[in-house]
Amino acid sequence: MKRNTWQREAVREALGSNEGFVSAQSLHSSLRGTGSPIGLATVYRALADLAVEGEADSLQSLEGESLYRACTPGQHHHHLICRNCGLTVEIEADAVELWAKSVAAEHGFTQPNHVVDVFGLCAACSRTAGEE
Amino acid sequence: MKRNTWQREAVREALGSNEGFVSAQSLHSSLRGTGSPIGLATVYRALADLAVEGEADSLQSLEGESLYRACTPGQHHHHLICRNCGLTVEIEADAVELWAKSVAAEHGFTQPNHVVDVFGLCAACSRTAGEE
DNA sequence: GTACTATTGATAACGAATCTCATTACAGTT
DNA sequence: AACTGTAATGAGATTCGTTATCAATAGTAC
Repeated sequence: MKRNTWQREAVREALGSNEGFVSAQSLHSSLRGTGSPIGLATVYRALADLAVEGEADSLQSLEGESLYRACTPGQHHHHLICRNCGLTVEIEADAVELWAKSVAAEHGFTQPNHVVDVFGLCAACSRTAGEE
Repeated sequence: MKRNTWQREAVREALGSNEGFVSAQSLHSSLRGTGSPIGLATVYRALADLAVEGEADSLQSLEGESLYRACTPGQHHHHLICRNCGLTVEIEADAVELWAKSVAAEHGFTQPNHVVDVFGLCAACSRTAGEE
């Protein structure tokens, strides 16, 4: 049976209070920073669980680590992510969904999945970058 | 100045003789298997170089490792990849390019990049999977 | 051939993620 | 409220992909 622990709740809250994607490591250290004695392994486990349950999205950063973010559950969506500050916007893309399906079918592929993410500089970071 | 070594050439060839994406590690061991004394670090370096020069595509496997594949250079494209056997088809997707750009612009994002890959089971693997 | 230096490669170092296992504490039962 | 079974925790060890180190090697220009 699944149990409710303050640790899981702490991870859920920490995730929710964050605008962008965060790594398990940084989430752990920020929790530690607030005085919580939560363990690193527990953070990893909680994040993996949340991802499975659909309460969190995950993606691979360009450096290879997994990043997580609270998401609106039950709905397939993609992300527009600021390379600089991590700000993330959820985007829907029915057109892309259909495209992925048809491309797969065209080549005889079945059970299509897809990874679609857009990276860029958000308005604020674009402004900052332009000034230097 | 950049030099031509047999090591780089060996990596380029090994990449080209492969249909799907391969990891640096497996490329290294297959080269070693053919009697080449090439070092692991060199394989990593050569692959990184090829990726920068546009002669190779790279993506992150779900297990976190980087995979590489020879590609038709100078042209932006995406991939349709078999989850099971690694067979890869290069696909063009002008519609998706435009979509990514417009979505980014809509939210004030500049310098948009995107990651678009479709995973599935290729025709052959679909058949096999259906039989068991 | 000589000199310069980019490249190599064995190995150490690094870092993210997972595993181990004794301990803890949640959640039903009595 | 005490009891009990077991899911969950966490410190530390471990794994594994990748990168850094640095002395030795070997392209390339002259």
